[in-house]
Amino acid sequence: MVVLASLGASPGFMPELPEVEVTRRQIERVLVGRTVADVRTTAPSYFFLTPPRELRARLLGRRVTRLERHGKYLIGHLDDGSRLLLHLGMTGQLVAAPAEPTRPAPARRAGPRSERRAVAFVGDQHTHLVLSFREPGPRLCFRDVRKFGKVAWIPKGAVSERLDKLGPDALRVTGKELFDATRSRSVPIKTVLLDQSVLAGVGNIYADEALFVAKIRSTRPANALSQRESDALVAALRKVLRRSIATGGSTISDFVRPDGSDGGYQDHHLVYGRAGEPCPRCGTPIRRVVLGGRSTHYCPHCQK
DNA sequence: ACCGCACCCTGAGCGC
DNA sequence: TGCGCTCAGGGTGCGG
Repeated sequence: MVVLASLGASPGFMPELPEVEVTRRQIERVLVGRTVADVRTTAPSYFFLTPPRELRARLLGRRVTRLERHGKYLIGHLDDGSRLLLHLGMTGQLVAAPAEPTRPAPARRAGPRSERRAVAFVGDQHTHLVLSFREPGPRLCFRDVRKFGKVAWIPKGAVSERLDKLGPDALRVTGKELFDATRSRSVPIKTVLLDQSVLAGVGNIYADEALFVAKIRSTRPANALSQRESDALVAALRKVLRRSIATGGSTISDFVRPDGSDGGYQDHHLVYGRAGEPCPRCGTPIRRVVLGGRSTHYCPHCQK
C-alpha cells in the first residue's frame, strides 16, 4: 500500500496554511465517502479536546461527507451533521496507512510500563488516532510527536468556539479587512499576521516571508501601515501561500524516502531560517530578532 | 488593547 | 560512552 500523504516530522516542519491544505487534498481522497468502522486512540490527554472514549462513540458508523479547511484547521463533515475538527499543531501529520495492521513497534527502552500500556493500538507511540473504515482502503493515522495537535468532535448545529474565533482564511482575506483590523493595533504588524482572529492560517514562517516580499519591516506598528501597504501585504501573502501549496505537493510526492523534510519547501524560504545569509534581493545579511517570543527574520535594507 | 509568561511535549544538543 | 540537564518551537490562554 502506498503512503498517500505524509509530511516530514523534522523540527523544521511546521504546518501552516499551505501544509494543511496539501494534507487536506491528499487526505480528502482517503476520507470522503467512507464509513468509520473503528477508532483507536492513545490515552486521554491535552491532545483530545473530546475525550477518546466519547470520540470513539461519536465517530463509529459515521460517514465522512466532506473535508474542509479553514486556516490551519481541518474540518471533517459527518453524515449526521456533526463535525470532526483536526489541528496539526507543530508536528502533526495525517497519514494514510495500509489497511492491514503492520507489525508492532519495537518495545521502547524508555518510559514507565504504564505509559506504554496506554498505547492501545499497533503503531508507533506518536500515533494518537487511527480511523479504520468499512470500505476497503487505507486507514487514517494522526501522528504527532510533540502532541501540540488537537482533535475535537462538534455536535450537529453546535458552535465551535475555536472555529468561531477565526478570522477569514488567509487566502481570502482582503487588503481592506487587514487595513481595518490594524487601525487600533500598535503592535508589530507581524503580531497581527499571526493573530488567527484577524486572519487564519499564517504562522511564523509565512509571516516572515510575506513581509519580506511586501518589503515591510516586521516590527512596524500595525496601525502605521497604509491602505496601499495592506493591499501589498495581502497580495504577498497570497503569492507566498499559493506557491508553497504548489511546492508542498512536490514535497509530498518526494516523500518516498524517510527524510521528508528534504522535500524542498524550505529551499523556497527567502528569509526564514536564513539569519546572516545575504538577502536574495540586495545582499544585505538577513537579521534575526525575537518578536513576541518568536524568531523573526528580515532584511534591514529592503524592509522599511 | 497589549504584554509577558506558562503550558503542552519531545528530541536535540549540551556539559560533565 | 552515556547520563542528565536545558531549551526550542507554535498556538493558546492566563494574569497583570
